[in-house]
Amino acid sequence: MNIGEIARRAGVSRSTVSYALTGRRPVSEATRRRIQAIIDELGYRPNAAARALKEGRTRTIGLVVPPAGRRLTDLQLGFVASVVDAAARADLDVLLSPSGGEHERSFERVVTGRRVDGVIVMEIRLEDDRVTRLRHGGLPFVGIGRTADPGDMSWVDVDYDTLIARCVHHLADLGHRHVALVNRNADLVAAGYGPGHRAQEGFARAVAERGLHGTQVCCGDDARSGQACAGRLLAERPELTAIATINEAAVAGMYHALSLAGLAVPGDFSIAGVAARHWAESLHPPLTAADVPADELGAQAVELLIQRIADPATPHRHLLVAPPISLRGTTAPAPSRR
Amino acid sequence: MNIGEIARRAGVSRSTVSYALTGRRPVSEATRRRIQAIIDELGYRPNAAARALKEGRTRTIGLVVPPAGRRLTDLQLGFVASVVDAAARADLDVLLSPSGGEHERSFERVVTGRRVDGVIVMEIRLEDDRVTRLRHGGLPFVGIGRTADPGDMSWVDVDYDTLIARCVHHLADLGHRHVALVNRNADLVAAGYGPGHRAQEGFARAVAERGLHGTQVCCGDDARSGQACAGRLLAERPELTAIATINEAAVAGMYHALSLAGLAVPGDFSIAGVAARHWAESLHPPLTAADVPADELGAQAVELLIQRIADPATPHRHLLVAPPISLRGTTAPAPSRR
DNA sequence: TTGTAGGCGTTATCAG
DNA sequence: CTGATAACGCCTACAA
Repeated sequence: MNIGEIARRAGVSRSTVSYALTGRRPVSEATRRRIQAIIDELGYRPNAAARALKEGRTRTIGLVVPPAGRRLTDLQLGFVASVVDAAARADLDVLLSPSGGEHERSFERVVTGRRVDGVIVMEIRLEDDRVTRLRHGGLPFVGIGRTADPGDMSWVDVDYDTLIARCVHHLADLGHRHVALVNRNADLVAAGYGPGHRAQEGFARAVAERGLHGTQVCCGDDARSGQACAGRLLAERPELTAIATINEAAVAGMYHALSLAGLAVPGDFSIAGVAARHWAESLHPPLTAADVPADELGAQAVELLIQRIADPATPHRHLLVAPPISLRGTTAPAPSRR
Repeated sequence: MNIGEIARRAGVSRSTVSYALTGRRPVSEATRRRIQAIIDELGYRPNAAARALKEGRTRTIGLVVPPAGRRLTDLQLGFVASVVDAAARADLDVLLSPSGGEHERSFERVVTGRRVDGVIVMEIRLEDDRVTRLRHGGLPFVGIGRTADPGDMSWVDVDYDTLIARCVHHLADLGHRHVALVNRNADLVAAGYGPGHRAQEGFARAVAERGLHGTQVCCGDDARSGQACAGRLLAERPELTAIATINEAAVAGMYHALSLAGLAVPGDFSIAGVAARHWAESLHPPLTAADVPADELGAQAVELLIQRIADPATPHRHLLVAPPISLRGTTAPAPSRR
């Protein structure tokens, strides 16, 4: 079923059918109707590959996600959902590409085979060779996250540095003197995962400014690891009264470890962090946290990408968000003694 | 950068370059090497659209997911991850299409514009018009889930009927007489969501066989709703001592409601269900549940789809799994009295 | 208002 | 072993 077949049945030329479809040139009402009737009857749709070949664009964007083997956090899932949603609103399709590990070929195909008009890359590292390759390949792209030298790329990101610093200040204001930062998993941080490092910096800075005693640990991205990690912290640092964290998936486990240790949240121990709102609210108790607006960030990333595709020469744009901390009751004045 | 350019620089014809690339006809080692060197130097990759147009296939499969607005459960996320993974292993790309609601156009584009060679559809309803349209359009597809009359389509599915019945029998064996089924959200079940209905059937049958008192309720797919739902159940049915559920996302909330009511799990109250293993294990306490092998199901769905694409006339195949219930300690003998 | 013709980048058929 | 050439289905000057 192609445009020629429609033209034949309608008794017109292929170009007339094409123009009737795109409206880029006037077509008499009568023939337009006749053509439309046949199209409806046969359920014809233009072949996407042929159109892409002719127009030089695919009306598809790539979304490079962390390798499927590793579980996506609730926040990452939020990004995926909002990107797909925003793309659909702009009549763009989304091609998923797991990157890293064994999936080099997938990334290579998507990026270099002109399968997409542009790419959104998630979970950007401080030094990220996917970014290097995209730059080299000349394909428009936008990061959710940014590299160490983010001047010459477009991105949207969460200001983990500022947010974790704010958490620490908040805890310090409440009288906490011994606080810990629970980071994402060690492999990720070691690989140069931006939020992990920027959270460390913000934490160190705020701890220094307020003259606190700070500890930093990495922790697997799940409840189990959270429990083990918090248990270890409590054992090694009995003077600890508060945790700041960017590891939303581990928080439920931390709660559990605390309750096993006989510590009430927030009476005996405070926790504050950065998380997806949905997740923060569904925890028991709901977590005091800076709520990352994943919807907005995803939509903005698509917006930025659409602009770069339309005009690759346009200056790079950035969006760094630092949403306020929503108090939900997991922070309270430090206990007078333990 | 196209095949002609490579040919020009290598001093050969385009067809020779093409054959050197595909290996579909012998090429002398010398010229093959020369061509390859130039390809490597220029970073050439064949244009996917041109290839798709010529070959009549896109090397891409569509994955139709529930609308992005609604949150995916951990299990659904597992399906997405395993499908993407299995597709990447087969050198297939995955085009994501949110279906339902405002995203009709996306589904239509993917299905009818020859953008993909085949489709995997998630969250199939007993009567599902996406299935109807796919059938009508003649595009190969595989369901994760099945319709009410699943004979003439290929699918992989979880046997919720059997699994929930097993949960009930397990609870009955432990002496429970009053049990409730906590289903997925009411909208979904009302829309004919297969697992919801099949769970109801299995529950009703097992309850009847064992002469138990059963109740069924729907419950939003999140911890909050789980808490509200379990709270309501306990208030209205104080004689209740056990819950069977397919709503993994609500379980944490149920735990909370039970603990608020002063009921210990499993001492005073038992829960058993169907869930992703990862999720069941990360709950506190870990949930006794039939562990759905999302990885296997996703991989099998891709496998089935690849076969259907290769030969659309091949008979339909089905995979219905009923994994054993893993005892993790949320079920115990019914309390002698309450 | 409509038709003709050329080309997007590949692959495959037919010659050599 | 290699080259020329014709499609694949669509869009869009250029003509009429």
